[in-house]
Amino acid sequence: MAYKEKRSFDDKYQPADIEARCQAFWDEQKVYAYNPDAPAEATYSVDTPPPTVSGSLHIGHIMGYTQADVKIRYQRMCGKSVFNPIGWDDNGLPTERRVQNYYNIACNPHVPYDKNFVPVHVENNKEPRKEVSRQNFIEACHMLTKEDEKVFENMFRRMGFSLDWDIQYTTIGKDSIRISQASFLDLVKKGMVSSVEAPTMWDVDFQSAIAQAEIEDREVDGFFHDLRFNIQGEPDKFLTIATTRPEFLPACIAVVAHPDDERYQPYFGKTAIVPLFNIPVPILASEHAEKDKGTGILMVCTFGDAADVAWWKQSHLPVKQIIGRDGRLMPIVYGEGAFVSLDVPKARACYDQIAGLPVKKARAKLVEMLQESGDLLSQPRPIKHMVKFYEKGSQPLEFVSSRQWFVDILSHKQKWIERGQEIQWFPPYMRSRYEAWVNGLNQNWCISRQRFFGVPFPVWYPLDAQGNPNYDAPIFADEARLPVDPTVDTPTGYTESQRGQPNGFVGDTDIMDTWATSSVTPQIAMAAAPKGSHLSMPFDMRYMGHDIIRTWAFYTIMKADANAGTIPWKQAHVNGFVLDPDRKKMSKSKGNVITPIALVETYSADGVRYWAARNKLGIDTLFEETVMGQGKKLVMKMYNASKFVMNIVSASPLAQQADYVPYIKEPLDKAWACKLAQTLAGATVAFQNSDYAAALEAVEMRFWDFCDNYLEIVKARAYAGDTSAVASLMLTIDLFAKLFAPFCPFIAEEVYQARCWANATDSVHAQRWPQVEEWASVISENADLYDALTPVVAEIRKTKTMANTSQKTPVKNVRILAPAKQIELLKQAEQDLVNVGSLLPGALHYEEADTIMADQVELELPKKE
RNA sequence: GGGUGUAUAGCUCAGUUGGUUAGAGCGCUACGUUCACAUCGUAGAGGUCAUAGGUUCGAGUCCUAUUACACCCACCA
Repeated sequence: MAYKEKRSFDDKYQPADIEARCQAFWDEQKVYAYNPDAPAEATYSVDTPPPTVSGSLHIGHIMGYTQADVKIRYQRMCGKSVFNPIGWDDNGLPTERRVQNYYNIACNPHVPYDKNFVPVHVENNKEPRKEVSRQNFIEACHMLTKEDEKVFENMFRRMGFSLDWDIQYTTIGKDSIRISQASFLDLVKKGMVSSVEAPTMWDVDFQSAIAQAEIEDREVDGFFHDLRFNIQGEPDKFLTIATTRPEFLPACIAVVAHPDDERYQPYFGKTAIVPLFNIPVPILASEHAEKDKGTGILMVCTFGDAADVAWWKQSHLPVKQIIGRDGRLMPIVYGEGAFVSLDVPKARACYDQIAGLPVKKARAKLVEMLQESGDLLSQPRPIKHMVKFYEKGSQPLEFVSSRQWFVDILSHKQKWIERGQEIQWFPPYMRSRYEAWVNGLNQNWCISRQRFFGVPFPVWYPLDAQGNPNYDAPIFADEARLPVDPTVDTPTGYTESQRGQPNGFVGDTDIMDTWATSSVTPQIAMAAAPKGSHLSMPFDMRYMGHDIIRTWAFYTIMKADANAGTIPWKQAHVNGFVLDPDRKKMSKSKGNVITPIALVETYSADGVRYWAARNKLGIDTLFEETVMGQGKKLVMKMYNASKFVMNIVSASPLAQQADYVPYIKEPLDKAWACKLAQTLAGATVAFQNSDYAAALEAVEMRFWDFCDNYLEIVKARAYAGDTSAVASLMLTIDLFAKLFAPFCPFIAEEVYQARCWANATDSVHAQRWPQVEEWASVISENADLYDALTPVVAEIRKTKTMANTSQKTPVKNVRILAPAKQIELLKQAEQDLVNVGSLLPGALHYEEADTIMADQVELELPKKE
């Protein structure tokens, strides 16, 4: 059914009705469908950011997607076949965490699968979490992500994002797994991936390794503890060592001071004794110690922080790992292995009191013990210090030695920076941020996570005769077999019965970092495209928030280069954040998140889009509802002005005339046509510079000018049936419908479809961006007429306002001062001036002058009663 | 400490390659309309363009320094 039959344009403006109508119409017409037959040069390909569906849908999404959608809609109107897929990021830790809370369950890989288990949402999960099998847990993840995706889809449709809903993918889908695994195997083949046993940043809650990009620093309260370290052979001397983490005493491997520090020079080479545990450790000189920090001398432990790790690596000292994967102190038997002590029974007695405790409790207990023994030299001094956290975690990260898969990114940093330079960044300074991040990388990319819901590594390990895995001889899957799940699938050359048996095999149980999948979204999107598409990397554009330059942007650029030897996209659009009125970033925990749906209901989708499109790319913007109100007013005005024009046009015989342009003959109408051409040119240039905000401003200004001035001026003539005025109004409405289409697609469609002079069946969004050639024949060289007339009208209005009288008050006299040429022009629109100003016969006088102005305005004021 | 931005009316923001009395919307005040307009229109008040220097005939616009704020990174004994 055609759009037009479903509606009547006599109603009041009803945004919800318009929005529903448009959505149905666009779906039916497949307005945003990608045409796979389009050649590459006529295609505009977008690497859409797949939203994390387990997260909250907030106003920031709306802004970012709208800003991109405006630009994408412009490209479509320029005749491009737009490839605008939609993906859902549903794998990884955020989903697991949400599933755990939502259903109050936890994954325990040792629990057997229960095929009758149905997860149920638990409102107040006070009960302990029910432990379920890995497979049950993954099924629950799939279930919930499907629901979450619907929430996003509804909102995105409501906002009118011109996504192709037939091209969807999920980051946990089969293709995503296959492509991620293939990318991994390709990097293996290229020698860029290795499995390494090393101290890794570890989240004790999630019990998984974490990559550098996922870390954030948080300021936390802590205490400095001044501890007494005796010196072997010098009973009357001791060292004062300040530490915030006394629980690491049993893991101390050395004490270091700066080589130039005269206070400690006499002790270098001697041995310090760790209190309580009586561990002999060397006193060493090291550049990384700072003289004026703390007491200038510090203890090195395995591993208190990243500096400890770095120092340990070049020290050849043994590891004393005391923190377990669960964040508790591991059971250590003092006196065995690296854990030497001068007083083994005492060390054991001390350690027994803290073994098994979580880090914080162990710290408190040790402080107590140190106080009793007199090794705590002063009261703990409170300080605030920065501690590394997993960005989604709540406990400080620990360094835990474990085997992980690493991608070598450090040896190619320069290459990634150069690739970044091949990409056009909007705004351009975002490239500096990218380069700063790449330059600052100091760890290779740890891509393995000890979690469940994600892409498995296509890897098995052979077991030796004792049943121990040989990690140095991993068995990689053949690419043809992908996707594989090594915990289910059997490696080539083995039988399933050999799983876990001596001389058999075992599957890698880790999953990949979610970015290992997100970094191949162009490839995944291409796999989701119809067969025979002419798509290839680089895509035309990717858009994203500036917070993920370090993750999504970097990893995608890196993978595109490593896997495919290209850049992933030609342009990177980086949008800013939405800040609350106190200039704080909106976040769920602060309770300042605004729900987009309420805003759409209040201001209409077009109104909210208007707000988003007014904000420039890359700039963090204050959440400002009054701007949405402005948008709503604009849209409502568009509706009412169009309605008014259509009433006029429908009374004219010209309504049947599709080719109305030749009827535009009056000089003022031609001058107006010229103003329209100027606006179109300005908006087009702005769009070409990706400055959609400037394009909107130009269109909006001209539209208000139309309503306030031109429409008022020609109203009377148009009412009288003058075909030039009617045709000019038809042109104006046609044009504004298209000019507003990228910004406010709903009202644009409504107006376009409702035109009484055209039986539109195609969507306005399938139309070409206007070309000035369409009405070039009526553009006069005397465009100045419009600019000359409006100040005269303004002066008359001002006089009436000052006289506190109605604008309909008749004018007895008005003198227009202008250059001779302008007077000639103005005379051509004399009747319009008489109409709009309510001039009495003979009121108009002209006088030559250098500039245009009107004065001596005399009104025929109504007699006062 | 390093990097990247930002600083223009009470609020949110425009100000293109330096060029005459610095703009818009919202808010405020006054008046007028209510037969396109759950309104709309017209006008008014309100800014030493963060500060200090400099370049120039001329600087909100270019240069230098300073200050404040935001984000990223480093430091984290």
